[in-house]
Amino acid sequence: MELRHLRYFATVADTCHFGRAAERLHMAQPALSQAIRQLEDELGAALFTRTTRQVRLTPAGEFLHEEAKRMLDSVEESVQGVRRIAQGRLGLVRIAFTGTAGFTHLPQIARAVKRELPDVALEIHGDMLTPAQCDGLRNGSLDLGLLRPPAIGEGLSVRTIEVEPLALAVPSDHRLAAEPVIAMTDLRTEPFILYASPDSAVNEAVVRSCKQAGFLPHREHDAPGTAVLLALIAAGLGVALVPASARAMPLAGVVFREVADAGSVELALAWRENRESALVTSMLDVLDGLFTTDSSRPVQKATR
Amino acid sequence: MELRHLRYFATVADTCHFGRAAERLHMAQPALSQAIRQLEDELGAALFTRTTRQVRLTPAGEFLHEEAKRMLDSVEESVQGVRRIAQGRLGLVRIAFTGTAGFTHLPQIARAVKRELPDVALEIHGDMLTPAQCDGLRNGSLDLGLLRPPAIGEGLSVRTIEVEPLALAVPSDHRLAAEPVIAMTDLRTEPFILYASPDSAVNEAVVRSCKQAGFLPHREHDAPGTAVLLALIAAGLGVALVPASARAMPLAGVVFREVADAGSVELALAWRENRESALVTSMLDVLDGLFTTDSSRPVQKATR
DNA sequence: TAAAAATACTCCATAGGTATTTTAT
DNA sequence: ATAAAATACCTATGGAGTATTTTTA
Repeated sequence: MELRHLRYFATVADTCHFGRAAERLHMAQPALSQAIRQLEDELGAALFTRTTRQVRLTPAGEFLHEEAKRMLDSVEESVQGVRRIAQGRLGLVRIAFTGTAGFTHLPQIARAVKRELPDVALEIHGDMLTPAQCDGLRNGSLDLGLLRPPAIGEGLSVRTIEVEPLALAVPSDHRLAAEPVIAMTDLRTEPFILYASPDSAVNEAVVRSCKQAGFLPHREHDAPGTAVLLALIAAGLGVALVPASARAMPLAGVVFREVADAGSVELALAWRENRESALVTSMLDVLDGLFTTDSSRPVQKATR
Repeated sequence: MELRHLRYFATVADTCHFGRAAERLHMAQPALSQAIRQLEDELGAALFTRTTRQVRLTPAGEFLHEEAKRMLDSVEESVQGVRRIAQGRLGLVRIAFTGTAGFTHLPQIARAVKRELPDVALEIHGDMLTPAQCDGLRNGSLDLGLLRPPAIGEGLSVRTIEVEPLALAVPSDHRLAAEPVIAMTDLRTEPFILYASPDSAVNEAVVRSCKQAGFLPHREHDAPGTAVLLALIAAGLGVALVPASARAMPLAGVVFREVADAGSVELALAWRENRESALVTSMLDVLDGLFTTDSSRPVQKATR
């Protein structure tokens, strides 16, 4: 038995008329009669009682009619499913975010994906540092990462989606909070709070900025993440240069200020470079529409 | 797409090896490769990532693998269903019983059907008089009836399954209750209780028996059914000749006695005579095993 | 280099077409 | 008498076979 038989049978059962059914199937009536006969032979069951004037379903035919409709629908659904999976419009994406990106970019991304790829589910892995994301991508437990280059390693593709300036975070009663313009040299004597992770891209950018201004930051405290870091600042234990997106995480007692000559850190998408998955590709398409990657517009666009 | 494609695909997906799969399908490897390629083309989706050393399912392939297994199972189930319906081993039989047959025969029949045709459901229509059953059979609302011939009419097939002698039902304090042997003539002066229905086969048999004994019964009361009839006897309002199966319905104050020269009534199966349904046929087979129809053994066999 | 999938080609089985017959109303 | 399904017969597509090539681990 083939689907052909079920398609033919369903049509004859719908019309109860071999001639009409054949027409609907764009075929000749004898071929249809033969196919139905063949099906009946294989099943060992009469499906129709036919006279030249009347075709009626037998009980077995009635049953098969229901089943055939169900099965043909099911086939059609499966085909659609396969197509959508192959086009990357159906499936699960395991996506990771660094601490700060989780606050600013995750909502945008989640919203855009829900709108443009409604059948793609996101499995969010929040607050993952860059090295952990790289590991996850490489061992296949992650599909996409929002991380801070350049310490990526082999086997991963990277696309920078944003260059964020470093902003100064100080206690609200700090002397610099009142200054109209702040330069890196103003920070020469300040106690710095840095990230605890060994090869933090932010730390590197901070140290690089300080060096360019002619000093090394006084590393007063380490924080395991941005939340703790800001809390330490609110407590008056020091200042920090953080990615501008940290502003999305307001905390009483902390003020953010621009620093004219501070450096910047990149935020990038990363994924396995081999065996490009259609899901990741379509995700990248959507995210490309969300973030402008050319250097002329380093800040994110508003959602369309 | 044809079921062939799904069968082939499922086998390749199971083995992840075209050569092995082809072997399992009793076909050559190139034909299999071609069929899978054809499926992929039609779906517009890669189902496998293949190198000469390794065949692996893509996400779309993984999805289709599940779906294909489900669908092929479903096809197999439907085929079995069709076969069993065509063999009369699956379905619903609407079966009717006359008042007394409901008590004695329904349990046996239900038990036998449950044992021999476990997937046949019975829709019981109890306490239906013969004419009502004939109507139901003719208009298609019944499939099988247990009724009392001969008033059947055209278009129905009948098979007598039992000839029941008429038994005498008398109040337990009645003079005949103590007699060792009873003959029809003993009833000449008794007040009779008969069935109310106009052409009751039992009434006819009773009247015939009385006539043969040389008298007409004194029709004292009419009862709409056996239960009421026995109640009237218990109340001392008269006597009655009832089918022996009424003994299955014992009632305090009523005694059943054999009458040597009383007549008998038939109990028969009836069904539509055209368009013999497989279900009815298989039911008749089962019931034939339950009741002996040849005249040498007019009483029912014990269940095997 | 060896195992396995893809390609090239060939063939025949059969799906489906046309012409005609049968049948029931 | 006629509509409609069945039958008879034919054709050609394409499914499956054999032989060979390509590929990568």
